[in-house]
Amino acid sequence: MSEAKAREIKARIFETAVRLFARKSYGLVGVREIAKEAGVSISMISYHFGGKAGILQAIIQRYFELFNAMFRDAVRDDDTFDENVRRFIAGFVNLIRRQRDLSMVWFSELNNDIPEVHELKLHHSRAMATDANKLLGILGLDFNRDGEIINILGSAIIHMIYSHFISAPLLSDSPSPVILDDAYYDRYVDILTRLCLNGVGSAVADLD
Amino acid sequence: MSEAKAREIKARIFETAVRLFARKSYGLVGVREIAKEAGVSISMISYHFGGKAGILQAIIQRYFELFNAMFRDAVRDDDTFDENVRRFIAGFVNLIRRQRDLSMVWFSELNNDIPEVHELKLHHSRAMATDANKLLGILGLDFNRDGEIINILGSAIIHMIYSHFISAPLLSDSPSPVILDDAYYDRYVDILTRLCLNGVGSAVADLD
Amino acid sequence: MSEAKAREIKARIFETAVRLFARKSYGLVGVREIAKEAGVSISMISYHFGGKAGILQAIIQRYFELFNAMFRDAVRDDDTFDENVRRFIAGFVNLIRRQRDLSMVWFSELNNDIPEVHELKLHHSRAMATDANKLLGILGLDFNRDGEIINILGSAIIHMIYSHFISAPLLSDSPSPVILDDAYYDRYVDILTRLCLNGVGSAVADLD
Amino acid sequence: MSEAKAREIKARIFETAVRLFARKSYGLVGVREIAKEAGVSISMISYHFGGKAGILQAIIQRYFELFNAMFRDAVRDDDTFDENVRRFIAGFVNLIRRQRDLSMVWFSELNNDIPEVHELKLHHSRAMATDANKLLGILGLDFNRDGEIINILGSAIIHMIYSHFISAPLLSDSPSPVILDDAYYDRYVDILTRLCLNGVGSAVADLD
DNA sequence: AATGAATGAGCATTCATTCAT
DNA sequence: TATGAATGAATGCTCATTCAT
Repeated sequence: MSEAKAREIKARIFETAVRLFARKSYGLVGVREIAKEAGVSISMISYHFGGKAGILQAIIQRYFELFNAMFRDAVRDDDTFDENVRRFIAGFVNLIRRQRDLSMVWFSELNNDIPEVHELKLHHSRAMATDANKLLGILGLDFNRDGEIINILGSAIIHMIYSHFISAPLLSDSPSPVILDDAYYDRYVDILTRLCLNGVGSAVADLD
Repeated sequence: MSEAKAREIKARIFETAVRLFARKSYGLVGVREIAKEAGVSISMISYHFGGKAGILQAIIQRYFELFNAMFRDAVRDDDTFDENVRRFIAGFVNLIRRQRDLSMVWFSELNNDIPEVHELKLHHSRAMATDANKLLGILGLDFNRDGEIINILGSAIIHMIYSHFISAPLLSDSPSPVILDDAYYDRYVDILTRLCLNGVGSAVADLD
Repeated sequence: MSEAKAREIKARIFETAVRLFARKSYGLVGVREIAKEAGVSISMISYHFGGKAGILQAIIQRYFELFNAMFRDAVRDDDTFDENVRRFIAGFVNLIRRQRDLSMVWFSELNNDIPEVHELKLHHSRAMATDANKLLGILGLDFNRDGEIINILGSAIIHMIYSHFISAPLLSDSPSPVILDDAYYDRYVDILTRLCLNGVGSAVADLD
Repeated sequence: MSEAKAREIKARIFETAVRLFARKSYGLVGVREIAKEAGVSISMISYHFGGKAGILQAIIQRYFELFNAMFRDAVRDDDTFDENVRRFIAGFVNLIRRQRDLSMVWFSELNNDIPEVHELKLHHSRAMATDANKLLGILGLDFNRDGEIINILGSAIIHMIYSHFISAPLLSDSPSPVILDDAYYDRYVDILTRLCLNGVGSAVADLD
């Protein structure tokens, strides 16, 4: 029965680390801080994750799993490209909303070169490129022939989706703060989908 | 004459820090490493920048200046929206290519909450939003009325442009590496411009 | 069992710091020096005392306890003022002899304004003033009425007692060094007691 | 004419150092702090005093001169012991009042073992002992015969006089703060003189 | 499974001083 | 005479990890 407690300790470390890494970046968070906030003893980190880097690996692994599950749900061979794009954007936005800190950690660490997670990031990135391949394949593109444009568009769309979640905290103390409810994210998905499919002119069409 | 040497030392610290922060993130780079790589003595960092955080502030400040200059050059009131978008994307891509590490540091630190640079980031972000306001204003948008959509589209376009520079290092050791020459970036600008203006379908139109 | 070792390490840090602070003052002693002389690793200082200032706080706290115990032993309500003064001086001299470095650290830091120990010093000083109040109360003084004279005399007597321990090291390499044995301190207590009770003339009465 | 400016800079460094050493102790004050507060450039300290220790030497030297002058004024061969004691105490109290920080620095550094000023302190202490010799000699004591008692009483009286100046800052935020005007110090001199000459009973005689 | 003590390398910063100008 | 740049050692403290219990 002590096994359940062990699992809970591991989970608490994981969640606390996700939260702190998301807010302060991997390099600026110490194991002491994680252990303290999680209410566990410091040695538990080495015990359960083999060290600080092990937590980051577990985080990226977890994000990988969630992204894949989302993608499998969203993209269907037997549907139109437009519908797939809409469902992908909606699914991705939903994933980031549900697992915001986890998603932000993954995104942040994209830029950093932490040796311990480099391989993992490569593996994940290639898998996501393959996914994008599949999505754009519906449009009639072929990775072998159009790899460049697929890479460009794939990355561009993913970053476009992320953009709000990075900018929002910076604009939160603006004079007219936006209310980030379900309705907002419905509009967000809608605007991005239009932008993807028909360009900026279409994205602002509502306003006319 | 010794003043010139001082300036050179300060510049060498700045450039080395930019390079290291870009590759390993602010939190994972120590002042020792910066000083060693720059070939100066450690105390020079506190002397010239007031501490490690001072370098980061100087970096963000510098990026701010370069971005503003680029924007002033690219966006003109007396031109069409389409041309302005194309010149903005081209100018931004060019800025990131010329000052890649500097740009990546700014982008990376967007996500982190380093107290010492928080105010600076806020100031910069608001100024960039104001810029985007101007750009989209040409399209007939008004920030007071359409602030939400301007924020969304502004962020989305900036992140879209950045996307390649974040993904490229991850895809560089792929089986068929892309040659990142001027021609590539011309195509990159072209694809993103089409995506912005007319959507994904237009972006891939060449292929047909 | 490892707990005993921990306690010993903590004690060794404490004692070494007391010795070094007494000889060189708090500000001129570094944690490295303490750790080295105590034969422990530097980090143990922060671990056990929370930092260099924590040692000083512990030192003052300890002195506080010893002084209070001495005072309770020496001063009795049911005895004459003269006897109480003699026992107080004897007890104080004895305390300083037994815990010389500890006593000197406390005395030295009286003059310095180290923020971390300011509150502690205030607390201690007030408590000692209260003690003096009690002692002089036997003489028929009342603090509310005679606070000023009690403060003056209380301080004067304490500093008088300390005076030898501050001057001695300076006179130790004089041509005719004094032998500081029990007999010497008996005479010391006697002289000071006479000085207190009957003035300088009485203090030198033996010589006639 | 620039010589006058140089002298002023040197004086400003001296005075600032005296003030800071008195409040925070020699070891906790840095040359940067002194230079900054004095409004001069750091290198001026090495230039004018040969280093931080040089300031302390100059301070002790200065105190030495003032103490000697005071003693020569106060103690007269052709007067009674009682009058000499009274004038010595009054003169000493007056010296400390006028040069409080200077006096406190000298007193504080009595306890510390700073190699650079050790010789100076020894020299000064012996000279003060010789002075006390002269004072107590009026009472019929002879240093060769009664050296021990002279040392004890000399130190005791000096520390007694200092006692108020050390305790006062600690008691300053008491519920009933004392007003430290000329009248107070007249009473202070009076009480100490009585204590010296006739003991504690005499010191409180006024109250009856 | 879990802890708290312990390590030693590393952190950013400040130290007093020197030196060319 | 006076300055500001520069040094390298030393400052107090925290780092991630290990280990005996």
